Amino acid sequence: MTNVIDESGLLAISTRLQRLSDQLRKDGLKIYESYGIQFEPKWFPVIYTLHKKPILSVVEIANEIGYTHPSTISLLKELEKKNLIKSKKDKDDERKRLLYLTREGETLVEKMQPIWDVMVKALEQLTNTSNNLMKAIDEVEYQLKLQGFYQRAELIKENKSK
Amino acid sequence: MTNVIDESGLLAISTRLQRLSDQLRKDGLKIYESYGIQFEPKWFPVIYTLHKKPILSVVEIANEIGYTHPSTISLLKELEKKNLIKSKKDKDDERKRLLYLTREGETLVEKMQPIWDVMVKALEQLTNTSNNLMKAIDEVEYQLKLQGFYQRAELIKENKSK
DNA sequence: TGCAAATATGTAGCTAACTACGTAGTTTTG
DNA sequence: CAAAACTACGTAGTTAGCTACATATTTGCA
Repeated sequence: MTNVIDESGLLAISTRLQRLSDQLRKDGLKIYESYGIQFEPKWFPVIYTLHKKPILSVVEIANEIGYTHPSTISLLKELEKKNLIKSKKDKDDERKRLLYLTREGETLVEKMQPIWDVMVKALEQLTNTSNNLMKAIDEVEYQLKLQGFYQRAELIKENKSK
Repeated sequence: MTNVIDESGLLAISTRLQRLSDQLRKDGLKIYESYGIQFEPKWFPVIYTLHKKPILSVVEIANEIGYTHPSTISLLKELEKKNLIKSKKDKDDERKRLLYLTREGETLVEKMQPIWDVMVKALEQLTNTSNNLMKAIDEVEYQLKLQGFYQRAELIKENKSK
């Protein structure tokens, strides 16, 4: 806590969250590199999802990973270019494009499993402090689902004006 | 926890952090709007810093808010365009540009104080769960300072190979 | 059953941060 | 005291998400 911003606390929380996210992503990339694997952390959600649920449409993937479908499409394009995934038309619904891991994609997942183990261990070290970051995120997301930040602010504003 | 990604836990933590950050920023903007104030959450760090430390150079601001200087410069440009801040050359060091709040900027800060109070209260509601998010961030950043994510992964890797 | 509404995908362009690089002053040092 | 190294600032271009809009199927209901 050497600077004004950290002292301003909650008001800069969005900034702090983003900074932490960037830092972890950058090191994530370096870790893959150190294993000689060319894999970007942002691809993880798609690859992992298709590993767990082998055939999904674009929108299904988007929902699983919690991104919008345009963001998902751009990830899918990169992964198709890398030959890690492929797609085929859904015969029952001509609108849908069904995605699945290629043989190459499956092989890569197998190679990454031990790396993921290491990452999880390192992240456990980092986050298993007296306030667990992952649990805190879960809890805040749950609170947000109950009532959003904006709605809460509106209610507090109204109460004050009485 | 309805989808594959949330279940993958720590590996998608960077994604989760960013999403939460975006969500809070978007609602932040709406809250300012609901008070009829045209202020973007991303400007907060600069404005707040200049309010607390009235005259700072570009790089000093960047350090205070924890951004790179190019990012800071683009924020400064927006704020100068809004007439919330101004700059003058440092007479002792011709390289430096010293920034400060304009009268208009100071007035806006005064107007925003009650909004910030409301925001802090709403954020306290949201984050004061059994694992406090802000404290968790502090703790993880402290852990990262002791030893980064990459270094930790390297050590775990080496131990395994023995 | 045919048309309106909904759903699935795609494209274009925005945003808020970043890195890499260049230039101009300042400081240090041989 | 001049050259080298450093510091401050700025610009250009990248990235990883987003929203808004467009098009093509499919579904549902009057």
